[in-house]
Amino acid sequence: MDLYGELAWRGLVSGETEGVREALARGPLTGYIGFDPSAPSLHVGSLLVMTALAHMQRCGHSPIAVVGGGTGLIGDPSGKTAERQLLTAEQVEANVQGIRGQLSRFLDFESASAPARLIDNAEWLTKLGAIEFMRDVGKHFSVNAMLAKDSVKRRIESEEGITYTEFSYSLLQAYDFLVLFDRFSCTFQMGGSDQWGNITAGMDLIRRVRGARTYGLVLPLITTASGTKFGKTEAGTVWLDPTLTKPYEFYQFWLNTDDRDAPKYLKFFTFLSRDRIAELEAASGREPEKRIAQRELAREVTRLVHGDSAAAEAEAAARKLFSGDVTAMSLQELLQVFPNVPSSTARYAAEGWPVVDLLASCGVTSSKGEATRLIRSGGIYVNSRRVTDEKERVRPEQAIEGQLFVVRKGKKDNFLIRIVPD
RNA sequence: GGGGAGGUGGCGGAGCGGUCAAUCGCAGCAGACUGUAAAUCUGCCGCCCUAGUGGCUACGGAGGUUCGAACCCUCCCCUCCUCUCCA
Repeated sequence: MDLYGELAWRGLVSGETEGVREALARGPLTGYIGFDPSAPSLHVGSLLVMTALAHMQRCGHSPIAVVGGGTGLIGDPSGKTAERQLLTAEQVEANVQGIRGQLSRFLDFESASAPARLIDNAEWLTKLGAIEFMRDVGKHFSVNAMLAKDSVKRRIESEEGITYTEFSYSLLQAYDFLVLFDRFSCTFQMGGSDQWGNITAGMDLIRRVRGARTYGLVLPLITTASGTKFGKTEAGTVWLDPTLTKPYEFYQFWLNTDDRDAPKYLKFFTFLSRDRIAELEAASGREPEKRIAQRELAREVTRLVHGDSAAAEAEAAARKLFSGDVTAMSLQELLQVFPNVPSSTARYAAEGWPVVDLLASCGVTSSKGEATRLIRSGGIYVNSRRVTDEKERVRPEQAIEGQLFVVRKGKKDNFLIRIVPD
């Protein structure tokens, strides 16, 4: 299938420049997407853009993932000392490495026909001098035109205004596109819908200095049916890095998707076929309580990001922990699940631990006060038994096979606490 | 640089000498109902404890006035608006 058609039925086309469809149909081309390395890991929000890159490659085009090691350095100009900038450069470098690993699951860097590439724009941006930049890039931009861009116009009309740095940021990204055009004949750029202005700026630059036509396509902003931010849980951002967000938590995030969002997310984040998704949607409509679409979504996305075995383990862990009575499970079963689930340890104490202390010190709650509150409102379970008295003690003999507690907070957050010798 | 406005809990935004750990809205958490969904309703939503007309830390920072300050004074830091003229 051609890329445009693929993206279109999935609802991934939020905006496109003229001729994109035809250009993509005409034959393989090289396209790129930029990633911001400001965090040590990408998060589920970045997934949409990652799948877009993967679709590109699947449809025979060569994808380039550009990590913004250069643009990232000027992205946040507020109050940075020279020293911090150096640190930031190192961090960015580390982040780039992490991101490469995450992207590699989605891209094939070894493909003979359409190999993927990962490049850091610091490679050329940090070498670009101000004078050179102004002469070679700046002179091709009309401030009048820049001011007319929605993103800029909105900021200029707003209370906060816009700084010179931010105003000129799009020129740097435009320059990226030019560099990629020169080096790899890259003629296509995708990005989130917020990237529209930056993408067209690059296209304009290439047209002016090389006389070539290029194309852009932007993806929609992900929304949730209930109007909350996509990609956040109680614990914060849902990261792709398994040490930051355990595969089990990752799986749970997707499993808890709103019914109304599930079909949309299946199209966005999985590579399942149109028929398969329609089937899942229909099944969900018939028996929503079975959460068929959510289960498939969670399984697929966890597989894509963490691999088959991690996904299977996460799924198994979820099934076990939500099966009802965890005390019916053997220690061995629970220990299998252990590395996947948020967990902690408690030093053995013959006399036990006050529940509130245990909850706070193991990180189930952020303070004793919160633990007390949760118990009072009936939201804490130890080994499937609701704790009703905040003064209660949890005793080691209550542990499963003397070693493990399964603490549940609310309806869906499980923690494992293992007793270790004093 | 001159002039103006302002910095309060995750965010927005009240408060303008005591009854303020701070109205309210959003977000968040829990409970009920369910399907580990949504909506709705209820409760909670700085930290500590012996859980109370308890202790501690907080309203940009540092001092000061006062029996008492988020609220008044001084200095400092930061943010935003504005600066041809007229209105």
